[in-house]
Amino acid sequence: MRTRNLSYDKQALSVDCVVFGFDGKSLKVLLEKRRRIPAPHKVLSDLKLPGSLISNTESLADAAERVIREFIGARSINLRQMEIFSDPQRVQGAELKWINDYYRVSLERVVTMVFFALVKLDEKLVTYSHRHGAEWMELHQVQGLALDHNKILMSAIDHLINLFHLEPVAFEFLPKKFTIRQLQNLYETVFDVAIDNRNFRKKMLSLEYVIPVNEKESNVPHKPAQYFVFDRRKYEQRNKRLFKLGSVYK
Amino acid sequence: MRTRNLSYDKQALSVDCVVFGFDGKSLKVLLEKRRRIPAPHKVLSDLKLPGSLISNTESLADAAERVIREFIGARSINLRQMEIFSDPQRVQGAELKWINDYYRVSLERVVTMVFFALVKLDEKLVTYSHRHGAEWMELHQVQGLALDHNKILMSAIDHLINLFHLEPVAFEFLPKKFTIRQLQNLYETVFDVAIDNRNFRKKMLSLEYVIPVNEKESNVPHKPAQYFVFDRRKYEQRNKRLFKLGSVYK
DNA sequence: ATACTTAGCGTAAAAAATACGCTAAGTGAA
DNA sequence: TTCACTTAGCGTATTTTTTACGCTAAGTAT
Repeated sequence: MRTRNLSYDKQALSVDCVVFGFDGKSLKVLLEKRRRIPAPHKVLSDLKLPGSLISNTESLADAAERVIREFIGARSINLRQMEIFSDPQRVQGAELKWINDYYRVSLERVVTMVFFALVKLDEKLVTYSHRHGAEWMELHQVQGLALDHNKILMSAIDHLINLFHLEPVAFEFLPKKFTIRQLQNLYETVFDVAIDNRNFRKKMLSLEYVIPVNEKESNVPHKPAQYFVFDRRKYEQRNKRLFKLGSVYK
Repeated sequence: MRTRNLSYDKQALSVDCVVFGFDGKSLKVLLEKRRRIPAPHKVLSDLKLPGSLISNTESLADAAERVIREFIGARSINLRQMEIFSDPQRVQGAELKWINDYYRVSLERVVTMVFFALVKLDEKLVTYSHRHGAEWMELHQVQGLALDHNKILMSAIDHLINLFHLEPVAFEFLPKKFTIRQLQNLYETVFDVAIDNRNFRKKMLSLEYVIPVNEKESNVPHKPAQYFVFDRRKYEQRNKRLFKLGSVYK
């Protein structure tokens, strides 16, 4: 069966990016302040996930990276594909007009692939993002995003939690050297539970890929904690040796 | 930053589908025999994953379902998004020409979103697929697929295994009523391990969402086994109550 | 009757997860 | 300088889960 309605000049592909950041206390997401080009539009929300139509010569991952770099600069990121949103009616009316004005095109449909990335949030990054027209907002405070970006963000949060079950993704949120406490705060935030500190510590110390380094916190108003690093090579080696049936039947 | 090279008439979006089937013994995948329209092409492989360019009015999930239905008819399926393949050079030369001839278009680039689905394989389905130009091939025997479909299939296998870790997806491969042995065979096939029958049984019986029904096998050359059903509602209820930290730190 | 196959129950040991008591080492305030 | 406060970090006991494996049950085929 061949497909009808193949007028491809009316539809385009875009990427949107959900970049989660963790600052040691809470989870935040990177939001772009939408520019109203050429003229102010009506009732559109000003905040959106960073995104862009893709050009002919770039892969979607390249496009996503281009978009993210604009707001976070050169630091290393690990991009992941998430989900594609392809409802033919997902952008319409004023939102569609904004896209057509902004990109100087005349589309009727935009399909968007969502990527996500995790970064360590620090002061330097936050100010960089501010200077480039974006901000970091705590997850619980986000509301009223443009387009269907609320829906996309909700879905991204689910994906993030799933990912924690599949991979040691926590370390992407933390500085190279981190303390057990930082790790625990992250787990508590993501899963929204309280964890017994002594058991958590015990478990982490038993993981052969979490390695203590010869360095401690300083200038903290309590006993300074040991720093650790994550050794991805050791993690992957272990995975080859181990097949845990117990973790399989869900 | 606005994107250059926005000539959208040269690029299109397609779906490709990886449909896994389990027949009680082995895992198979649905492959479509490619039709050479209008004229025979040269060195192209004859087998490919089912797929299609999408029309203006359908969502990608609708397109994927349309494609799959052609080969499996009306039975229920649970479609999942997998991964998007967007390398600008992923289809070129003779393969690109085939697409352009087959759909009567003149594209330079095709981005494809891959979906996958799991089905219970039985005689009836296999003959249906045959009559409609497709076949079911054992995973280990697959080679030399068209386009980049080998790569896509490899990736799909990884996704399948991951999915088993996240959700009770096994039941989508089995008939409504199944035996513990069938379930075990499936796990052994997917993870390529041997499982102790007694422990596996014990574990399954302990899951409150695997429910015995008042019915047994018949005409088997050994002690007939009890049938069970999967209760998705109970599974989801349980998940709300339970948060298992132990399963979290990977 | 006997061999063969898979179903299905039980018990014991090992491993992992949880609960929780206690001390250590830093800060800043009285 | 002592005391309150905070988080680090060690240990032990209990419970839960996983694994190993012996044994019987109930069918078919010869």
